Amino acid sequence: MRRDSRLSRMLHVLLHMARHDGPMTSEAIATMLRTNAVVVRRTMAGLRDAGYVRSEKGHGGGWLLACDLDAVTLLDVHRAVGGPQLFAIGAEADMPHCLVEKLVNEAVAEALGEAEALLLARFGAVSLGQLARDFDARYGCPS
Amino acid sequence: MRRDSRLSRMLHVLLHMARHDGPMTSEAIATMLRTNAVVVRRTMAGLRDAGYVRSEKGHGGGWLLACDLDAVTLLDVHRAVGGPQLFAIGAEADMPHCLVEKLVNEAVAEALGEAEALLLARFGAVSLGQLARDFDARYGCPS
DNA sequence: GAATCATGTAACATCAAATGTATCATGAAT
DNA sequence: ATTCATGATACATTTGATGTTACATGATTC
Repeated sequence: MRRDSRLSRMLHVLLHMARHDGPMTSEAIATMLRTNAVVVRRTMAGLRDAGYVRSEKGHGGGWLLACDLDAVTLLDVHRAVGGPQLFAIGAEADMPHCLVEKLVNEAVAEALGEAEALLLARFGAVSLGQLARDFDARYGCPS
Repeated sequence: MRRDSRLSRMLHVLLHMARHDGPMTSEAIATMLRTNAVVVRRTMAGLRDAGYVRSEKGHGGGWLLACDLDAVTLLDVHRAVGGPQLFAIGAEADMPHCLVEKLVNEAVAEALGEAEALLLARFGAVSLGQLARDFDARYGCPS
């Protein structure tokens, strides 16, 4: 499986939108992400459905922030892009015919579950607003 | 990407081998794992290189345990099968042209890093021997 | 020593999911 | 009416695990 970079990409876009006046076109965003405008629309559709951005057609159209950055966490964005599988490892299926397999799968799943809980908690503890402020603190804000 | 099940599969095999006298052929193991003998040889090659099992050719050949179950952890097995990528998500590459991208990637990587550390610690804290004893405790041992 | 059994290895096919691309429809601004 | 931008569909590409075929090698049995 290829590594899913939708979360990182969308965070990147959202922070740029926060520092940008007016709408950004899918083309402009695609250039930023070094990808394609269709990929951008496809991925941002999730953010739009979640109400974090909105899109406008026609002249002067594009994407606009539609949320309070402090109210949206990395976890929210993760879910908005589809909440994909976090782990690249794991048991095949959980219908083991064999008790040994069952026990092993459960042991692995338990460790994965703890790591997942920690990861989602970390994602849930960071808001876009905090990231934006981190950026300003580290690289200087124009004010 | 497809989910990597080598760790679970190898744990399954190793516990069976512990409860089994004499060598097990790749064919027998493949049947157990509902896969192919070549896949078994390919995957178990890592365990053999790590010294956890050995293989013998010819009549009466097959795979044999070659370790103390209490001395091998899930982490050891994970590494023996190649220590594959744990996460299915993450940033594209870490050569960001853009400072926003850099900050975002670092924020995501930090959370992933903590989850990875926890996961590897959990894997390192469980030995095959403990799994085997868990099995006996839960499903009854023949003694 | 010939047949058989089992592993070792190489080469290629399959699969799944993200990503990339082409195309056309739709709606808004000029 | 034209242009610009999104919306949506269909298909191609990529990547790595997994599946499969084929053949070589070594060990055992007869």
